[in-house]
Amino acid sequence: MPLNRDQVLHEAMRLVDEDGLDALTLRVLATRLGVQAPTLYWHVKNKAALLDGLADAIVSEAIAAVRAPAAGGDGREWLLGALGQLRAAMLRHRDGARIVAGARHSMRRGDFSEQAMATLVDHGIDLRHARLLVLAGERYTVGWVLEEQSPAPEAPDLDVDALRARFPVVTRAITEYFTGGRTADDLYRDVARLVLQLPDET
Amino acid sequence: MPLNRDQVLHEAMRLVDEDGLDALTLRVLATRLGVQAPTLYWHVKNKAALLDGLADAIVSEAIAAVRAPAAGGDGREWLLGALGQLRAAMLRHRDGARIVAGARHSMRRGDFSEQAMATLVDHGIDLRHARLLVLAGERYTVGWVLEEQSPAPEAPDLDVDALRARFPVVTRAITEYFTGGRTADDLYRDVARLVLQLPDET
DNA sequence: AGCCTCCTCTAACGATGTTAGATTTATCTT
DNA sequence: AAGATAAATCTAACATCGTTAGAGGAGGCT
Repeated sequence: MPLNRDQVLHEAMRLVDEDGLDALTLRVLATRLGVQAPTLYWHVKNKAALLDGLADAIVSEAIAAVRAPAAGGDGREWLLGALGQLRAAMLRHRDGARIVAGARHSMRRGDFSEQAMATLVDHGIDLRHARLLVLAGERYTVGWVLEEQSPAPEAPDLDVDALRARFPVVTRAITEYFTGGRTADDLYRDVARLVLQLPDET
Repeated sequence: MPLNRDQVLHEAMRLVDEDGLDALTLRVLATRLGVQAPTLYWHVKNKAALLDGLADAIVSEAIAAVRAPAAGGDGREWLLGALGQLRAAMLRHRDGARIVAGARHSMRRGDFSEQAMATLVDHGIDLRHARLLVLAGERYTVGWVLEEQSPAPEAPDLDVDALRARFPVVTRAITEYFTGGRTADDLYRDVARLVLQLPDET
């Protein structure tokens, strides 16, 4: 049974999940598939195309996880949930946001936008406002997870005191927020509610 | 007169502006400076450090361009302007958003956040809300320009009709928005106002 | 003169994406 | 069954990249 494009993508995703995006090399991917590197070019046009495939897979997970909108609810509440699923799908895979943000041609990403906008319009939100909401929510979410997944600055060259001195307001806000028992998930949701003009929960 | 770290960064920025981030190679950068590639390692620790330096330079441009907050105005109006300057600084340089988003250690970026939050707090916005606003505004802006600068999908493999069929609501919203005479700058500002909970201008 | 720091050089290593072209393996036709 | 055609994989190599090792020149200081 010869190799398959789906198997290539599946193994590429496994490799990324285990060792990160920078470890995704055509040679090691080929080795894990019991094959030589140039063989992959039969199943995939490019490395860029391979990455596009991974992005599509991640967004597809998000799309599959969004539930149908509640009958009477507000479309924006539904969008909040959908964006949460997008974030969850990216977080589920190592460097997921980098993959999605770097994809050049991702049809699935367009599908996500289309479904979101159609749902909002269906809930009575006018076309222009729906577009603004979806654009804001999507780009905010990708930008958020991009930083959320960026490796912690391994540099201990700057101690905490120096940071407190240089960024007093920011550090104070951070400690105050998290000492209230809130988590990173809460922070994402709070900002997302703000972006979507939903009432604050706290 | 020996080479200088500032000269290295300056020439690197020029190279990026002309030919894009992917063309920034230590070898061609060295050639443009009349020097051999390994020499650069005397002035810069890494290529990553070089990129961090470029990110710092871009954000510094934005910081230098933000005007002092108006006396009686709302802090959020000021933040809108500051974010606009951040976007302008990134747009001024080719792949500017990629550079800023990819920077691992950018102190200037922290400075921007600090100044923004301090200004908001100074205008009477409470600490937690200020943090949410700044986080939302920054990550939205970077995410926005990231897509704004991503090269137009050179693929003519999908014609316009296919796109209209697959994304009817999105395409309808796009054409409707821009036939009103609005520009891409307007779109950014409209969404930014929404993110910052400012009243719609239209 | 000798020494030391700053700065640049040559030479090379290992890794990566990618291409060219031969070669095997599977499928289909007659 | 035999031969032809397509599908899938192979070997070999290229160009380029970031990076390191280590030698050496230029200039000031003791």
